Amino acid sequence: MSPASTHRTKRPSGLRAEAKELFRDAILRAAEAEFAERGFEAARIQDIAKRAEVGVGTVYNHFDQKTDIVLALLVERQPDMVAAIAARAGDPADWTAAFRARIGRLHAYVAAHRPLFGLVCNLGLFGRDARTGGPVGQAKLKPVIPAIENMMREGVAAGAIAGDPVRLARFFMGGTKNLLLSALDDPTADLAAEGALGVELFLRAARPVSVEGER
Amino acid sequence: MSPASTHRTKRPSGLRAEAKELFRDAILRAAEAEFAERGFEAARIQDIAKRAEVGVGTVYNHFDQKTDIVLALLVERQPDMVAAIAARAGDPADWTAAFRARIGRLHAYVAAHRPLFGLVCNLGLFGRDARTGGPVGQAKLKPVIPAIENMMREGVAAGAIAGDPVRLARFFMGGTKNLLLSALDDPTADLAAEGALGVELFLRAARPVSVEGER
Amino acid sequence: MSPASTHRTKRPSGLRAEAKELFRDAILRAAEAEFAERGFEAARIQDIAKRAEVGVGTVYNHFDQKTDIVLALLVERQPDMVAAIAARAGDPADWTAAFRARIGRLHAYVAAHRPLFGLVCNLGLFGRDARTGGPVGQAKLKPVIPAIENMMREGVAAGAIAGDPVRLARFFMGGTKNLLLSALDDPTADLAAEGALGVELFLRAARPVSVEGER
Amino acid sequence: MSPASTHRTKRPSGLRAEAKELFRDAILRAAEAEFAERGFEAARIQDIAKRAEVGVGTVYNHFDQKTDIVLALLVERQPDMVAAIAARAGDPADWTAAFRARIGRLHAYVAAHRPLFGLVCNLGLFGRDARTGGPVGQAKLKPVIPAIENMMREGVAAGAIAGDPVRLARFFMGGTKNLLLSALDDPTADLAAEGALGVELFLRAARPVSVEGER
DNA sequence: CATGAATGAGTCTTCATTCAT
DNA sequence: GATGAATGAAGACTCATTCAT
Repeated sequence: MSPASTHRTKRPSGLRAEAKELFRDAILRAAEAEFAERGFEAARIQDIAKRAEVGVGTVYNHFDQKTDIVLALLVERQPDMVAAIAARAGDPADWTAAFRARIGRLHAYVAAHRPLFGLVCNLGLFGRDARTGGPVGQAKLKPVIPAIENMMREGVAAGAIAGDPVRLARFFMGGTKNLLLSALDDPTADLAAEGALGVELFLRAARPVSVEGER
Repeated sequence: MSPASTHRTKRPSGLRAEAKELFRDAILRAAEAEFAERGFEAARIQDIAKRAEVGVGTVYNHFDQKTDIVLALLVERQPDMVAAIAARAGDPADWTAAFRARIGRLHAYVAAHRPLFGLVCNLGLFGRDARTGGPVGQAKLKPVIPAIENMMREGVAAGAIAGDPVRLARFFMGGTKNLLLSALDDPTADLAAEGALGVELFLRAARPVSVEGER
Repeated sequence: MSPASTHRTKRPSGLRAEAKELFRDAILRAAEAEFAERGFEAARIQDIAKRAEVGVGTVYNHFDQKTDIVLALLVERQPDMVAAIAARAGDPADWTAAFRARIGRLHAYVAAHRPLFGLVCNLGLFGRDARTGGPVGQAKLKPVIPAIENMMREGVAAGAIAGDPVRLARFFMGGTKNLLLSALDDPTADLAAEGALGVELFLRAARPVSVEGER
Repeated sequence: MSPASTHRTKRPSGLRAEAKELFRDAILRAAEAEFAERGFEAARIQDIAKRAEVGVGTVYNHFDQKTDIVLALLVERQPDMVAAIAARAGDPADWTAAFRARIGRLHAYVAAHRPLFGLVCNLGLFGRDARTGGPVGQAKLKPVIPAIENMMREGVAAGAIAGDPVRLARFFMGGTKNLLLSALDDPTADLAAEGALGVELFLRAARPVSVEGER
C-alpha cells in the first residue's frame, strides 16, 4: 500500500524484514502472556492476535499451527537461558561460587520472564501433538536441561559435589522450581532470594559425603 | 478397601445405591486414565464414558461438569495420600527414620497411582472454572502440602532438620517430584529408588548447619 | 409393599385406582405450573416430577410422551371452561345479559387458573408433534372455541349482535385475551374488570348496525 | 431499500463490510423462515445456516446466541412497522379515516411478512434468556405497542373514540391479531379484508358513548 | 504480507425416554 | 405401579485454520 511496496527489493537494509520481525515479536510476546495466563489449550489464537494488535491471519503468516507458537517461544527463549547459565569470563574460578553466579543469572532471567517460566514448567502438559500424534517437539526443548547437567558434571569433576549429575540436576531444578513457582504466585515475593535458598540447599545436599565425616 | 466392603449385601434397598457407586467408581477410574494419557483439556467425556463402559449421560448423572470429575478424583484420592504420610504406630521414634518411612509410603502410593500423580502435578493448569470463572477448586486440593509442612515442623522441632518448614517442604517436594516425574516417563524406572534418593538428598540439604563446622 | 397389595382386587371401592388418580392429578398440577412458567419446550419432565413429588418413571406410567401431558391438561380442563360458558338454568333470558353472565363465568375460571390460561393462549406454539410431525392434537383442543362461536350464533339469531359468528368470536376472544393477558402479568390486576371491559367493547362492536342509524 | 443502497460501490474498502451485511441479512431471512416454520425452540441453528447457505460458524460470527437472532429480527423489523403506523403527509385529516389508512399500512406490512408476524405474536414464549436469566430483551421489543397507544390517544383527543387509550390499544390489537392469525393459517385468506374487519369492529366498539342515546 | 470473515469438525451438555428393581 | 439411574441422540456453541481481498 505504501509506494515503497511497489518494487520488492530485498536490500533496503531489511526494512521490510524488520517490519516483519516486529509483527512476529509482538505475536510471541502476546502468546507468552496468553499461554501463561490460560494454559496452552485454553489460550485462543484470536486472543493472542488481539493482544498483539494484529489480525488472526497475520499469526498464521508467521506460524503454521498453534503448536508452533509455543515451540518458537521456547526455542527462541531458551538460548537466552542457556547463555545465562554458560560460564563467563568474569565468573569465579571456584566451581561452587561460579555455580551460584551462573544460576543467579538464570534466576534473574526467570524473574524477568515470569510468564514464560510458568509455561516452561508446565511443558509436556499438552500430551500429544495434534498432527503427528507424538509429543510436542520435545527434541527442540531440551537445551536448558543438558546445560545444567553439564554444570553438574563439572562440579562433580571439580569435587565440589558428588552423585549422578543427571539426577542431581533433576533434584536441583525440581526443588528450586518449586520454590520459585510458589514465589511466582506472589508478585511481591523475592525471586532472587528464593532461588538463592534453593541453591544453598542443593549445595548442601550434594556436598561430597567424604568431607563431612559421618553422621 | 475397607474390610466392611467385602460382603456387599447390606440390604436389598442398598443394592441400587451400591450399583450407583460402582458406576461412579468406574467413571473415576476411566477419567483418571484418560486425563493422565491425554491431559485434562484433550480428554473427551465420550472416551471416558466408553472406557468406563457407560453412557455419556451417566457421566453427567454423577458429575455436573468435566471439571468436577478431576476435582472428585483429587478430593477422593488425597485422603489416601495424607493417610500415607501420617505417622503410624509402627513408625520409628527417630524423626529422620520416621520421615524415610512415611515418605516411602507416599511414594509407594504414588507408584501405584502414576496417572493420578501426573495429574496432581499438573494442577492449576486448566485456567479457570467454566462456571464460576474462578480457579478450579484449589481450596479442596491443599491437604497433602500442609501434611508435609507439618512433618517438616516436627523435624525442625526435633532438631533433625533446620530452616523454614514451608520452604523446606517446597524444596523437598519439588526436588523429589522432579526425580519421580522423570522416572514416570520410563515405565521400567524404579520409583522407590528415585524417591529414596530424593529423601536422602533432602535430608542432607536440611541438616542443621551447626553440626557442619565449615560453610 | 402394603399387605393389601398381595391380592389385586379391583373392587376395594377403587382404593388403588383412587391412589393412582392422586398421582395423576399431582403430575397434571405440576405440569400446568411448569409449562406456564417456562413454556412447553423448556419445561423438563424431571422438574415436573420433582414438583409433583413423584419419580420420573411415574410420569411415564401415566403419560406416554411429554406432549400427552399438555394434551391431557387441555382435554381435562377444557370441559370446565365449556361448562362455564354453557347456558345455565338461572341465566337471564336476554341474550346480551346472558352473554355477560356466561363470559363472566369463563373469566372467573380463567382467573382461578391463570397459568393454564397462559398455556392455552400459547397453544400452537410448539409447531409440530415430535413423533407424528403433525400439529399437536389440535383436534382435541377446539371445544372452547366452538362453544363461543355457538354463543355468537345464538346472539345473531336473537338479533343482539350482527356479523359472521366465527369472525366475531375471533375478534372477541382476541381482544379480551389481550386485555386479560396484560392483566395476568400484574398479579394485582382485576381480571374480572378487564374481562368485563372486553365484553362491553365487544358488545358495542357487534351491535347490529341497523339500530344505530348512520354515522 | 434505501435509495443509496442501489449502487454498491462506496469504495473498495467497503466491499468487505457490504459482503458481511449480505451474510447477516441472509441469516436473518433464513432465521425468520425457520423460526416461523418450527418455532423458536425447535428451529436448529444448523438449519438456519444451511438455509442461508452459510456455515454454522458464520451464524455465530454475527450473533452471540440463538436468542440474539430473534432479537435482531424483531429489533430490525419493528422500525418498519412503526414507520407503517406513523402519520404520513397524504393521510386524511379525519382521525378515523387516517386510522384506517395507517392500520391498513401495518396490515400490508404484516401480510408481506407473515412469518415474522407469527413470531412477534409468540413473543415471550421462550421463557428466559440463557445468559442473563431475565426475560428475553423485552425492553427492545416495545416500540410498536406505544405507537398504537399514541394513535389511540390522538383519537380520544380528536373525539373519534373514547376510553382508556392503553386498554383500547390492547383490545384492538388482540382482536385484530386473532382475526389475522386465523387468516395466517390459511394462505389463501385475504389478510387485508380480515384486518379491515377488525378495524371496523374496533371503531364501533370505541365510538364515544355520548352519541349513542341508549345505555 | 496484513487482515478478518467464513468455515465446519469437534465437544460439552441436556433431557426425553426406558427399564430393572 | 412407583422409582430413579442409565442411556444416547441431538443441539448449541467454540475455535483452529483457510483464503479472498
